[in-house]
Amino acid sequence: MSRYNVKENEARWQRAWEEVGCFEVEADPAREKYYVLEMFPYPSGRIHMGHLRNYTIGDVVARYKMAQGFNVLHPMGWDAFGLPAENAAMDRGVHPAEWTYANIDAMREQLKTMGLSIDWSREIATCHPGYYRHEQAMFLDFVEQNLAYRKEAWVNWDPVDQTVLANEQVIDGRGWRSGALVEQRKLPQWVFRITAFADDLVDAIESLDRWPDKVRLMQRNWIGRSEGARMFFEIEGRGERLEVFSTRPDTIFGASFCALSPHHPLSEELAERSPDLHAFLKECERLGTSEEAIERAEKRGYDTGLKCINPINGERMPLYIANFVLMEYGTGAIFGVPAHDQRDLEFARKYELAVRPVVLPPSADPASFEVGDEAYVGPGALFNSDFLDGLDVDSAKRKIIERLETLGAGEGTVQYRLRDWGVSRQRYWGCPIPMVHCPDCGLVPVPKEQLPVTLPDDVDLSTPGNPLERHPTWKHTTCPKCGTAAVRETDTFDTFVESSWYFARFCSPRAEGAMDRGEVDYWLPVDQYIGGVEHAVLHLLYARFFTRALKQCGYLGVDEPFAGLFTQGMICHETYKAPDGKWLSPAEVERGGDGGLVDLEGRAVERGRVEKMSKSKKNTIDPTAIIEAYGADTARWFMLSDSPPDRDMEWTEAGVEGAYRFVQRLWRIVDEMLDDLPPAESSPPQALTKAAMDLRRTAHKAVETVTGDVDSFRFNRAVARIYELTNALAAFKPEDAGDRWAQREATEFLVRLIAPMMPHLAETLWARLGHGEMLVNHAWPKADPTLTVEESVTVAVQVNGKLRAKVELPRDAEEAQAQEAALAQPAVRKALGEKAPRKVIVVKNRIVNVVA
RNA sequence: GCGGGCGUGGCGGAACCGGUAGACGCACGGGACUUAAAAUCCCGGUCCUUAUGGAGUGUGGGUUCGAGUCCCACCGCCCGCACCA
Repeated sequence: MSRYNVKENEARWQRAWEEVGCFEVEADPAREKYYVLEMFPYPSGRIHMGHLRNYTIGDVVARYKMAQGFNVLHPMGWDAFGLPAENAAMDRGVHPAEWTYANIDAMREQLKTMGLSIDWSREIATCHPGYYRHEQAMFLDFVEQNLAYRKEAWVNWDPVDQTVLANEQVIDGRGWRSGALVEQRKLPQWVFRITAFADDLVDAIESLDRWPDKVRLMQRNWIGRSEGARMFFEIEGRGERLEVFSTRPDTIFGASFCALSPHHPLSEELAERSPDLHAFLKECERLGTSEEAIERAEKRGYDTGLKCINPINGERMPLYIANFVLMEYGTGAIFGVPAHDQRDLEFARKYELAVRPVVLPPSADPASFEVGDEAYVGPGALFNSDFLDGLDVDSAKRKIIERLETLGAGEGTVQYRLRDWGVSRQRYWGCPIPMVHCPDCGLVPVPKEQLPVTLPDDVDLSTPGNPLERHPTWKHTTCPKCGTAAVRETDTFDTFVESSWYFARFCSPRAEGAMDRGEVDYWLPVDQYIGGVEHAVLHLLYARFFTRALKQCGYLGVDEPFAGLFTQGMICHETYKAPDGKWLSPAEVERGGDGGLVDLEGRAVERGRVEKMSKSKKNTIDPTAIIEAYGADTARWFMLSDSPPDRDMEWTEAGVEGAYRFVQRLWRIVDEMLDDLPPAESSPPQALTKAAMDLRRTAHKAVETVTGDVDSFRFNRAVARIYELTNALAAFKPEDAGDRWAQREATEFLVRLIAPMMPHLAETLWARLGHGEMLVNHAWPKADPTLTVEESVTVAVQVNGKLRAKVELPRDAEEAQAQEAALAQPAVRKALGEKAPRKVIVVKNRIVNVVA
């Protein structure tokens, strides 16, 4: 029996596609475009399973849309600046540029073995001056538009990476990359004014209807827009007013205390004269932001002894310093309304402060309503609130803000959790910030015609800190304005800056300017963006900001970069532990004689949980080894089988082998029928046998369902449908010419349906079926709607909701006919016994339920 | 603590809008072919029960002629945020 030669065929088609250049595209206003983009990889040197899944999904979409006639842009590039290159330089003495470009070459080769429909003529690397020069120009435009500025700021300092991190990059008080505890330092920083678009960024989430709800919610929470009021409380005996922010100004009559953040300037001032308070502040700090501490977080406060005056009713109330008030949000001071805020309530109970309800739940009695252990945060009518009495919460908010404004005691305002994006990094391998510090003129932008400011090649990376800062000559220059000696900015950009606009550069990757307006107008936005959910906040938010900023500067015309977003799940694998407790890689484990697992020396191995692939647990699989052993089609097919693409999937050897068997099986099925098939493009015979009609129906139905499944990213279901068609085809035994014609039709459908998923096998089979032109240029199959409906249907018959029989009925049979057939069933009569049916429910083509 | 999601055979998962639960695959068992093995092909399989029949989608209630699907409460797991005033 002959077998499909995977290696030979995969290489052959990859060459053939490249020769005709079928994935190289041009803008064509006469055709509808479709832009498919997977998140571009960091060139670490090797692709991993996450890449394999990401690019398989993207390739299915790209090839499918191509078959549907779209002009498909599907580019690839490299997110090439970043720390690992500098680490490699330190560890191995290789230059970051050399290391990076070598990695790019290696990974390009690996990706090419996957058989992706990439337009490689558009390849870009962000570390190339031809790329980052435009980023520098954008920055200068941003500065001009007041979208980038410099400020002295407390920053998160990563002592291991020796760099600044954005708030978004600090996770649990640790650097997102190094994991080191982050310190607070004050540094001059370049900052992007992302908050200028805060409103629009949050409002436009509504329009991103092809994004996962989960990601939209995460973005909304991250921006954290809240409407409320700022108001001023006099502090008795001091000539100053305390500024407080609240989202519930309507509850002001229920206020029974005010509280400051431990980091509030007033707290710090008071602490100077009070050792007790000083100790309390220290204690709050020690509580820190660690998860464990917050879990035990008990509301605690320190009574300053000072009194504040409620600006609305003149009431005196105590001023506390409380551990649950954040300096970073609002004004760092609150007024507490225990009846309507859970934290305030817990605080009030502890310090025996008044709990006075001012919002009455809909059907509650004002005379008896009390708040117990739970604050009331729902809707209702105001009471105990003077001029607000009787109003609903929203009206009360409006009215109290009005009053505050006429009294000059406050105003309505909007607060965001989002803060501006600090982009300065004290790094070598990043894009230089094109600014000059002149002793006479101050900060002077590098004129655009002098761009790019390139990195020096000769750097010393042997010690931590910024190599550009200590380079002997690089930073010394002359002021572009006055010509006197000056120094360059030695900070480089956060690498999230490069990935904030690369999707736009792909539209015209070799353009003189950053982007050709005609090209970006044609191609943008990205129709389908695909990547890991780990970028749900940072990267996607930055790219959305950048797109708005670039629009404001006239680069492009869209607001949103990604019209559709799909986030894939992670790849998991079993873990293995040796007797000594060390993790073992799958390659170090084999099946022992008694069915258990043993290591290479024959010692028993403990089978661990299925976990996300990670180097630390040693449960990674190298995708290139899989492609080498089974071929790209097998790897792709298994990636798409079984698990829905947005969920985590488990990678198993048995699963890969199953996929490989399917590849061989398909080839064999086609191979065995080849000799007897009618020629390609034969016209259909006059009459077909029932068996042939059934096969046709199965095939057309498969086209219909697979199309729907691919459209909605349900690849696992599409795979199941394809298996069904394959099984039907394998079971089909043709007896006449008509049968063989139907067999060819079904086979060709099958081959075309698998084409986006297993493109090499599909091309091979297509050619063997006698077609001269490559399948890659072929349209997606179309189902004949008259063939996708069955002539007869199986209808379930229930008695009192229990299944008793099944009857075969013509499609769309009349109710009376269905009822009659159902009642005639022996099993139904038996179940009814003596009783006469009280009622019969008939749902066409589905069910008959007899109620006794 | 808040917000979101999920819970279906040995496993991954199907099940459109409330209408035959378990498609399809993996693993497993049996058989055919083979000197033998691999490969391949055929058959089987939620559980209890003797066929009949009964139970069954995390648990307990409810709505309905009918619930994996809707509602309420609870249990468990996962993700996000970190007291956001």
